Amino acid sequence: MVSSPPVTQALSPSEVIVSDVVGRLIEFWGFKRNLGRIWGVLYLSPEALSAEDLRHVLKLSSGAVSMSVNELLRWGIVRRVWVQGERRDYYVAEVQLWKMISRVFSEREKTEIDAAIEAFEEALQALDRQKAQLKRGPEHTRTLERIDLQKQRIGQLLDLAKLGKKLLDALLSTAKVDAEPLVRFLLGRSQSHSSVR
Amino acid sequence: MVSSPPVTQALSPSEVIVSDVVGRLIEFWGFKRNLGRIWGVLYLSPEALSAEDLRHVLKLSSGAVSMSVNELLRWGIVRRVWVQGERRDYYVAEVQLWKMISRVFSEREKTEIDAAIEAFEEALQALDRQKAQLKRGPEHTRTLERIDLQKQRIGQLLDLAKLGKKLLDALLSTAKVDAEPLVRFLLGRSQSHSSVR
DNA sequence: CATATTCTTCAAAAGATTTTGAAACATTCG
DNA sequence: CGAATGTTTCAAAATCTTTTGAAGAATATG
Repeated sequence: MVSSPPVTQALSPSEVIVSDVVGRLIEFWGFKRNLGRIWGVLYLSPEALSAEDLRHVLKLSSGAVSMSVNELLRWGIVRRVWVQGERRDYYVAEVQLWKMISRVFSEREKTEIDAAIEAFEEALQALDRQKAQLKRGPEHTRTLERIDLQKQRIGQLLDLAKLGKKLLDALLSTAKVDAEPLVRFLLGRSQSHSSVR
Repeated sequence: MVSSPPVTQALSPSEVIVSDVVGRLIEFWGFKRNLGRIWGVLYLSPEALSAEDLRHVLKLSSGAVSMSVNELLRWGIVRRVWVQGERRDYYVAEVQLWKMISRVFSEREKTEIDAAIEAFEEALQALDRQKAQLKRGPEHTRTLERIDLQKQRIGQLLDLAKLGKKLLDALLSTAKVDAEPLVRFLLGRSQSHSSVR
């Protein structure tokens, strides 16, 4: 059997815009640009697309497509689908934006923030140890002051990190149940094109 | 006059931890790591430090210090101070964390999000034009369906972006007046080391 | 089982970003 | 002014990231 021709021609203007913007946005959020571009193309496609389609449409190498798609799969941002009697794999974008975002947030940002919190706590402990050592000998006013200032400042960082964590948790648990509450709370009513789910 | 010796010895364990963590965090947020490290060292220092101090403490070249410090100044995250009778410039960290963050957010994330919103709106318009063109000739059910799907999906992206913008605005206006309200709303009460301002 | 097709891997190439350090510039002091 | 000290700039070097493409693994087909 001859390999089936790519489903896709070229991108329409809107498709180019969207995939590029999503590419940039996602790059801003610390992912590779092509992950965003691929997701964008899939998101706007009525049909599932094959790796080869993506390769043509976005002018990427086979390796790049394979690796990118797998990364997207790992993040649960794209799904693999089977197409009746086709040999190759096809892919579709996860379209539930909110679900997508919360998944990424809970893996990435949460990890990062937890690490920071731990580190700050460790730093505070280190300072306490230093302080304890110092007590035995006198005449260290200077150093003592320094230590106290640092404890205070690191304390602030710690508080901030905890605040971030709480905020994130609030967002995430919101996401789990249903997007609406917080959304509604923040938006007031604005004309929406369709509810964000 | 002989150049005054660097104020600083080596970093204490806590200082290393903090400057490294802040370095990583800030890198995660899309800045250069050294910006975070410099800020971290300044933040924990009771005295203002000179460029040379930073150079020694963090093992950076003079050029790197100069450029980094200037970038931090541009972001309003570090301030230059004059020290009585000293020739060189000295620097201190902005210690009002919340102020700092909101400044960065309102310049960076806001720009990015506004650009995305514009782009999505443009994409929607492009689709409308396409649709209008199509109307004149019949027999385009397929294409029409495609366009409508895309309008719907881009609409969701747009809504999401707008939601993000609102959230950001809420955070920022919160920041301007006083950190507490939204913070309190989200946090319930938690034990704090010192209020985050 | 031999072949055809698709997917994955990975070393090397390309590309992007960051850092260095020496030269140019600026400022202060005597 | 001229020397001394400090700062900025910027091309080149070093480093880090991403992409490529060919080789190999995996899987389906006849």
